[in-house]
Parts: sequence; structure tokens; C-alpha cells
Amino acid sequence: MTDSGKPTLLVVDGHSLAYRAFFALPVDNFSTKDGQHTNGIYGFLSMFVNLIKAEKPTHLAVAFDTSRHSFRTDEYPEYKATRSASPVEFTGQIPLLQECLAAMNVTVLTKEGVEADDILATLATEGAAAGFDVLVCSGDRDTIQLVTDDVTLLYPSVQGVSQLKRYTPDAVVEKYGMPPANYPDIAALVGETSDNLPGVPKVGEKTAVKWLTQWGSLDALLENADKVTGVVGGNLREHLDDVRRNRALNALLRDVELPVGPEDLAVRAIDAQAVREIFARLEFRTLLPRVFDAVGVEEGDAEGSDATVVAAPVAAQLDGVGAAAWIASHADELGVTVTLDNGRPIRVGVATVDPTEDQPAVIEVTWSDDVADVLRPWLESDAPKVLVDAKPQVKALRRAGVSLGGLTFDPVLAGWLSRPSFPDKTLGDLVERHLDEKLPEADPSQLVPETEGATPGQLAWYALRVTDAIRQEMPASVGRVFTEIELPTLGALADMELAGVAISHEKLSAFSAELSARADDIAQRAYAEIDREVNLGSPKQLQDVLFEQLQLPKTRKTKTGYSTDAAVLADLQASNPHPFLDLLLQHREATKLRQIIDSLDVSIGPDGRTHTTYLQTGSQTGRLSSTDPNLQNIPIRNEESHRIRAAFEVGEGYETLLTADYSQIEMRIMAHLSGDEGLIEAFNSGEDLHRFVGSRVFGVEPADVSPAMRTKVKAMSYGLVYGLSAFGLSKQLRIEQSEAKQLMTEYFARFGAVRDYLRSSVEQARIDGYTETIFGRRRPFPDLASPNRVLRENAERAALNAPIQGSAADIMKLGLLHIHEQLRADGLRSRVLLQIHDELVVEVAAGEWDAVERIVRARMGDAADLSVPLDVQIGRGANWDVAGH
DNA sequence: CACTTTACGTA
DNA sequence: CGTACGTAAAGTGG
Repeated sequence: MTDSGKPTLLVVDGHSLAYRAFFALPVDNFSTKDGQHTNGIYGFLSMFVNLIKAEKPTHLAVAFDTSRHSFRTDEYPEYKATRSASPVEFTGQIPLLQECLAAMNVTVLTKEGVEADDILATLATEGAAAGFDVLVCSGDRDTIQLVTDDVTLLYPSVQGVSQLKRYTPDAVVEKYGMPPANYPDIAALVGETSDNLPGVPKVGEKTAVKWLTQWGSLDALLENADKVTGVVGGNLREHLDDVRRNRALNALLRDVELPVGPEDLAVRAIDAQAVREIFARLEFRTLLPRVFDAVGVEEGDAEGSDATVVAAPVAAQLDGVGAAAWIASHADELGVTVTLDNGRPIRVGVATVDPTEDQPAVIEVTWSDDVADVLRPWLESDAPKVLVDAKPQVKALRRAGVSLGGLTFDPVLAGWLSRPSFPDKTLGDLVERHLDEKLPEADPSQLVPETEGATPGQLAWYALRVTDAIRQEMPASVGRVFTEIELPTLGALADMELAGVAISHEKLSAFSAELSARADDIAQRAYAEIDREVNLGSPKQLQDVLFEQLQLPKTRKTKTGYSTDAAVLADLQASNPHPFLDLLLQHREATKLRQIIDSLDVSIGPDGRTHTTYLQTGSQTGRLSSTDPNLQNIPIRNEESHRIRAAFEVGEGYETLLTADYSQIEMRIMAHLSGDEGLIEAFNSGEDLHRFVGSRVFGVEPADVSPAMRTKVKAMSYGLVYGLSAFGLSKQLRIEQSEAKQLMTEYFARFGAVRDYLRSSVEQARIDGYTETIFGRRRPFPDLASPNRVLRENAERAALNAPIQGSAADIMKLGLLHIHEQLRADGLRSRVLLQIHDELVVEVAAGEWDAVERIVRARMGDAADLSVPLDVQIGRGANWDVAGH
């Protein structure tokens, strides 16, 4: 409300203001890490929140142009024709800006055939008539005509979008010498270059005002044009039509038909969560508190979203026998939550969404050995159960001697499978997204929380309800991946994590000490080379040494300076040899290895084994990831790394380790998906893949493929899977771009179906909006339609890779769980310990080698039926180094 | 103290 | 201007 007590309507031209911000703010400072430009969005929102904070409007709307086409271009095709097309870097920001506004619950208006300013004019006119104080914010001068006692124009000054000049009728008179209503007359005479509306030559504001004052109105002036003297008078007579046209076009429409009127635009509470999400996506950090401040939301306050807390049923507290009886009378799918303490079960909650009249919907029971015995038959049975983030609970039950059966759904796992890019990691996230409700949460910062968190039974109740929502939106093919791959994999992973892998602390600590000494020695020698001590681990300090002190040529730019990574240092060493460079590389290597060793060392548990955690929902493609520690990036390439792998040993009570890996699985999938006859023949011929491909590409006998030729086609083959360009290939092989291009041409001349497949698969993804693996796992790619080239091309490469990497992940998961199942079915003690994307490590019990080797080879080999065989390489040894190959 | 940036390990 | 990950240290900003 203003001082006058009238409500305030603020209407904003989103397009013109964002466009000004786009040119005002340096794009370098306003881009996300994957290349989305955000300067226009940021600048607009920054101005917008200042405006809201300062003006406190009671009613609010933002209008956008729909396209360049409008009634004005219909009447005068040259309208704005000289204006160069908005750069896609700008137009690509508009939908995101509109998303931000939607999250802020601000009404966004567009209408085909009219410009944003016509919408503003209509709302301003209606608003003034309805008794509002109206504020119009636009970067288009034509809106000056809207100014009245009730309508004030806020116009960005040349200094930038954050400075807004207030145009009241008095201010307009002061600036233009005439009241606002006459402004279009002035503009019609002067013309508007940016709109391609030529005016009367040699006539500027001064002359226009003089004439209009003299004759009283534009019509009067035009009627008496023959009485105007001088050269400009002649010009006026020659351009009468132009002036009439200009006047017709610069009049803003005040009667556009809109779906809302001013009174419908009352300011609404923002959706704080949605704002957080979109701002996180756009990597806006400082803006968030400013938005919350402007609209009066307290930071950290989860309110503002529409999500409400719906009261969950209160759980009946039962003993083991009571719980078993309740369960026995419910044959439907039940929600189950096991709460844990230090990996041990504490309480169990069970819920149904279909309660009978005389029974509670939710029950809870405290865990004990007796309860375990009473509930075991049900827990281990196939009776259908839904658990949220089941793996830790499955592990805890197994520690307590219970092997959970009947797991039919895990909403977290299914939510990830449906939308791997969503960050929904908890039940609370899923409840908000799918039920639009809020999970009751205790405030962890309070010793005595004001709000109670959901109890185990209530969590189970929410889990069931979320399950329903997620199932409904899961296509059948994805549902099959879920039940046939992901759910069983969850159980196998639980067993692998529980088993852990034996690691020798003695071997590691000895090596760590050795590497520390080596690193210190190298550091001293490095300091001697530059006559001072710097932190060799600090890129910032290294830049000072390399580019200031040693005056080496500047390298690849990074955000904060110049790169000092290994590839760059190697290049420098080749062009400007200096002993410091080599010592630096050696130091990096030694310290990196020591880091890895030390982190492994501390991860060894009291059982002498390291238990990693596999994140089943950690990737976009379907792969697993491994954390705490990450056992999927243990070094293998250099000499020292063998000593690390040698510390991974067969454990007590077992005989040997077995490693099994798929050879060239991604190229085999490529052969299968593309149907390329040459590539299929390569895999069926038994010849070394790269030798075979090399012989085709270079037109020589396989025996005559030189190591250099093999290296080239190998890089090319692998690069294909990642969407490699000629530029990237030339860089990797350190060859001329022309030679790389030539290599690609030759390659595709022999293996053309591969190129056809890659092209068509991205095209299909553009049409579908997602990619699909052989087994039906999907990954959405909205950015394939992005106008932002960087974003779109990144998406294209990822989309090209996703079906290949994803199919490989599917195959490995199937291989893993078939092995896991059969080892148990055959009563063997041997067990799978690790999965490293295309490799498994198995701990083999005494006397079981032959059986295990046969099972592993068969189950990995027949995990998928491709048009080429799946080749499995097996190794054996007392430690990972010896067993690996 | 929490977060970002750089660098680097794996498939 | 090559996909997918996780970790650690230094640097940054509150």
C-alpha cells in the first residue's frame, strides 16, 4: 500500500529489462558450470527484488513478448526489421527466468501477437480505473505515454538496470517539455531508429516539441504541414505518411484481452523450496537471501511452499506377538521401516494404507532378540514389503541374523531410476515432490524439538503412499529394470558391503612411510631449483613460481588463473624444459598415492577388512559409485600402484581371489546397437579388436598393424563412445587436426553403421526427450532442445554415451546378481566382494575354485544376448595385484 | 566452518 | 572441443 492507502499494482516488462541486464552484466561472471548463461536472469531478478523491497506492491505481474511477430509487424513488416535477432545466449535465458518467477509465484503474462508493453498498457489502464496506484517498469520509451497522476513509469537509466528513474507527469514535462500524452507525437516525428521507424529528417525532440506546442496537436500540425517553414518543413511534408505510421505503431494497446485483471494479481507467498531449487540450478547464492528478505521469508524457513503437513496416523505400540498378529491379518503390501543405531536395528514400524476398521493403520515394536524370532518368518518370507532406502536396513537385519525377503519397492531407488537427475535422496524429498506434503521433521538444532519427527511406523506409512505415486508414473519398461535389475542388485550390494575386502595394514603403512620420505626429498630438490619454499600442492602458489618467477609461457586458462595440471606441465616440459617441472610432477604423484594409501589404511575395520558403501543411486547412467572409501578408483597404471593393489588380499578362511572382467564391453555394445557388420566381425574373428580395426582403417594385414596405428584406432574407438571430436582426438594423440579428421573419415568409411547409429540415437533422444539402454533404463535429456549451444552439445555427447555406458552397467549388474544368486543356490561359501564397473572381485573358499570360475564365466557371459559374444577374462591370485591382469 | 576450485585416481 | 564418478587440499567468504 502507498501513503495514499490505495493498493499498488506493479507491472514489469520482463523482456526489455532482462535484455538490458544481458548487455550490462559480463557473461563470464554469470554462467553456470555447465555453460548456461545467467546474466540476464540475474540482472533482472536483482532489479526485481530491489523494486519489490522498495515499492512493496500489493499486486504484481511480469509480461513477456512471445516472439518478434506482432500486430505491428503485420501492419508494417519493416517494424524492428533492422534489429538483429536476439542472441540465443539471451533467448535461452527467458524460459529459465520465467521458471524463477513461477517459483516466486509471480504471475507471468504473454500474449501472441502483442508486445509486453501492450500488456503493461492494458493493466495500467485497467488498474488506474480500478483505483490502484500503478507502477510500470519497462525499458521501452514508448511506455512514457502511460504516465498519469495514477501511473508512474520506472525506467532504467543508462548507468544500469539497478538505477530506475521515476517518471511522473511532472518529470516527463521537465524532460520532454510536454505532458506524457504527447510523447507518442514527439516520437512519431523524431522516429525510432531501434524499431526501424524513420522519422522526419533533421527533426529532433526540440523541433518536435516546438511544432506541437505551436499547433496544439499532431493532427493540427499535419493538417498545416504546408505552413511549416524551412528545410525541415519540406522534410515534414515529404514524410507525412511516415509520421502517421509511426504514430499508429507507437500507440500502445490498452484493451488487450487478458485472462486476468489487476485485482487478480495480488502478491502471493513464494514457494521457498522451488526458489531454492531453481537458484541452486542457476548457481545463484547471494540472490537467495535477498529474495527472501524482500518478500519476508526467513532464511532456513521451509515455509512458503504449498506443501502442508498432513497428520499421519498415530502408531499403536505393540509387543512382538501383537505385531506378528497384526501382520498376519494384513496380506497386502506393507510399508516397513527399521530404525538403526550404529547399524543395528532399534525399532520396527509397519504400516498399511488399507486399514480394517478395528485395526490400527500403523504399528511399532521395539527390536529385541525375541521380537526378531517372532517376526523372522514374516521378515524372511515373500510377503510384499516397501522400504525406503532399504540397503542399510537390509544390512542391519542381516547383522541381526535376519535375511529380509519380499522387498517389492524402494521409493528412493525407484525415484532415482525414474529421474536420475533429481536430487531426491530422502523420503522427505519424495513426499514433497510426489504428494505435495511435508514430512514431519524434528528440528535437529533443538535439544527439545518443538516439532516431533515422524515415527518409524509413520515413515512406513508415507513410504507406501509415495510408492503409489511413483509406480503410477513409471513406464512398464522402467518398471522391469527396477524389479529385475535394481531390486535384486540392492540385496547383492548389501552382502558385498557386509563382507568387505581384506586389506593389509602392514603393506600400506610401510608404503606410506616410503612415499612420504620420497615426497619430502623431491620437495627439497624442487625448492632448491627455485631458491624458495612454496606449497607444491597449491595451484595458486605454483602459478606464481611458473609464470612469474620462471617466466614460463602461460597455459590453459582456468577460472582463477592458469592451469598447472599434469598435461599442461608435460607440455611445458617439452617446450621449456626445467628441472622444477619434472620434480613437481613426481611430487604430485607421490603425494597422490600416499593420500590414497592413507585413506585406505584408516578405512580398515577391526575385522581387518574395508567395507565400502556402494551408491546405487549415485550416477546418471545406471552405474554404481563407491564411497567411504571409493574402491572404484584404486590406481593401476604405474609401477607403485601394483603395491597398493597387492595390499588387497584374500581374507582369513578363504583360499584365493578371483577377478573377472568384461573385455571391451562398451565396444561390444556399440557393435550390437549399431549392427555394424565390420565391428561384429571383429569380435567374432577372435582377432585383437584394435589390430582388426587398424587393419581395416589403414588397409594393411592385421599382422602389419604397427603399434602407432593400433594406438590411433584404439583412441578413436574409445573416443567414439564419448562423442569425441576431431579436435579432441588430435589433442589426445598429439597429431594435427587434419590427420585426426582423416583418421575419422577412414574409420567411418569402414565402420559407417557406427556413425549412423550414433547420429540416429541422439536424434531419437531429441524426439523422445530421453535415451534408453538395451534393457529399457531411461535417462532424460531436456537440454537436447536447449538454444544454448554449449548446453545442447554437452547434452548430445552425454546422450550419445548414456545408452552405451548404461547398457554396460545393466549387463554388469545382471552378471553380478546372477553370480551372487547361484553361489548361494549352489551352497558355496565363495562371495563377490567388489564391483569396479566392468570387473568383479570374488573371494573364493578352499576347494571351490573350479565351480566358482565356471559360474562366474557363465553368468557374466550370458548376462545379455548380444550379436557379439561377451568375453570374460578371469584371473587368480592371493591378492588383487596378482589376480588382476 | 562451509563451500568452491583445482587436480587426479578409476572405468 | 571426451562420458561417468569420489576425494583431498587449498582457497574463499562469512
